[in-house]
Amino acid sequence: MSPLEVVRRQRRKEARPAELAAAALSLFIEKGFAATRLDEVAARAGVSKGTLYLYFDSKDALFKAVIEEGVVPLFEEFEAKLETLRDDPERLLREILQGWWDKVGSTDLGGICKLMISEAGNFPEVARYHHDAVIVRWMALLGRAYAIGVERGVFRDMDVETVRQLVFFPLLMQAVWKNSMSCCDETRSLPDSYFPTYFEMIFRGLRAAPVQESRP
Amino acid sequence: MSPLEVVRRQRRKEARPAELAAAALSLFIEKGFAATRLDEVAARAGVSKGTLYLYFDSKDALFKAVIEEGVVPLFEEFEAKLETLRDDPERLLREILQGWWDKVGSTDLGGICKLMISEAGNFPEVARYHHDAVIVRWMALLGRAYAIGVERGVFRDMDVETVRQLVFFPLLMQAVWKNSMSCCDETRSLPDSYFPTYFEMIFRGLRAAPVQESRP
DNA sequence: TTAATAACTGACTGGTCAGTAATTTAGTAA
DNA sequence: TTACTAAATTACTGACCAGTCAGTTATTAA
Repeated sequence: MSPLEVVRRQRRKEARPAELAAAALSLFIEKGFAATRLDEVAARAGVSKGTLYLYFDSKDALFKAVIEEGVVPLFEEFEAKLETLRDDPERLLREILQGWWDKVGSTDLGGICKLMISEAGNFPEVARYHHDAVIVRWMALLGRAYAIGVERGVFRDMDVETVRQLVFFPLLMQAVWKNSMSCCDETRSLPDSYFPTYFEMIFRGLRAAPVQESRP
Repeated sequence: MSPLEVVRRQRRKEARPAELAAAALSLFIEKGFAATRLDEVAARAGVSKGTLYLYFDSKDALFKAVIEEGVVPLFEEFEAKLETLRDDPERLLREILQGWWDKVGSTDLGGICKLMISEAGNFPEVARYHHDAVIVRWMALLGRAYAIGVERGVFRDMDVETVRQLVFFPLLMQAVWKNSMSCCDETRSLPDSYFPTYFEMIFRGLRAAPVQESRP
């Protein structure tokens, strides 16, 4: 009838898995794993449920794929900074944290954090994989950036575990919040002053010497 | 047969609702709302599913009850502090934050945070209720404690919204983490140095004057 | 054009679980 | 003891949905 009708039954073998994974990710975040219907995932990806099963063995396999693909090797980039910015620990930490927000926290990948927190109990093995492959690695990176600062006498020497949590959790929580409470909290976009204030707070807490009030 | 068998079919009308709500809360946190079976909730509370329906109209009603009862009026206590500690803003903030951890974050109530984050998308009206009745109120309290410090010249003047997030999110995330990633992160108990380090970091960031290096 | 293949579809099935109703038993008062 | 009431249980039903499969259509090779 309608000549402008969307083309049905395209054959696009290559694109399907990524499209299905993206659809699944967004629905898992919105509704949770258990409450997400595979018919819905398929519909959002523009295919039928049967097609979904051509690419993924089961609902669990789909979940696993969504998490594991989202892990992307962003780490190389971050870890490279460790080498190039060894001489300026404060800038190193700032760029790592800002980088995480720009590349993960503020993007779709940020939703994976919320998803993993929600579903860890139901997928212990996926949670463990994600924990070892992402969380531990990321926290180690933060810890090393901080340790470099301590070595150089730029940062005070405190409990590493505690420090990296205090530094990172505000950003992480921000990402989680964004993907769950958006219905309540209107227009969850950060004010321009957010990062300046954030870094000012963090670094005042970390710096070994009190801020110079430049009195010559 | 077994003479020591647990007594079946006790009549304990008064205790049932609280026991069922507690069982439901723990299961909702572990498995999520959708993945939790009412038979299981009933079993954990030591009754049958039919009994559950004597006290709660539906699964949704059970969820709502769990959230709303958990809201408890802890606020009176916290808000009272605002009056009694007006003269020492730093101590005021410290006691409010420590109080939240002792009374909420480290207890079962902390699980409600994780639960609400996970299920907000599926229960917008409950999420809104919780947002207005708990989150907004709590954040306002924190904001006022900070504002008092600014008025007195003890704290630097920054964006209130940003500051209260930076101050509170580490604790909140800690509570959420505890209730989801416990399977991976072994023995999630905070080191003794956690709160001293936390407060030291926070207050260095907030204080208007640099730390006195006591040079007479 | 036609035949062969591979991507895709959607109706169907079997198991699961929220919610119900008939029945049993505990507690109580006469 | 007995009769009564209400708490609790058990067996059931109907909707829903993960996963399957027989059939359909797009694409390519001959």
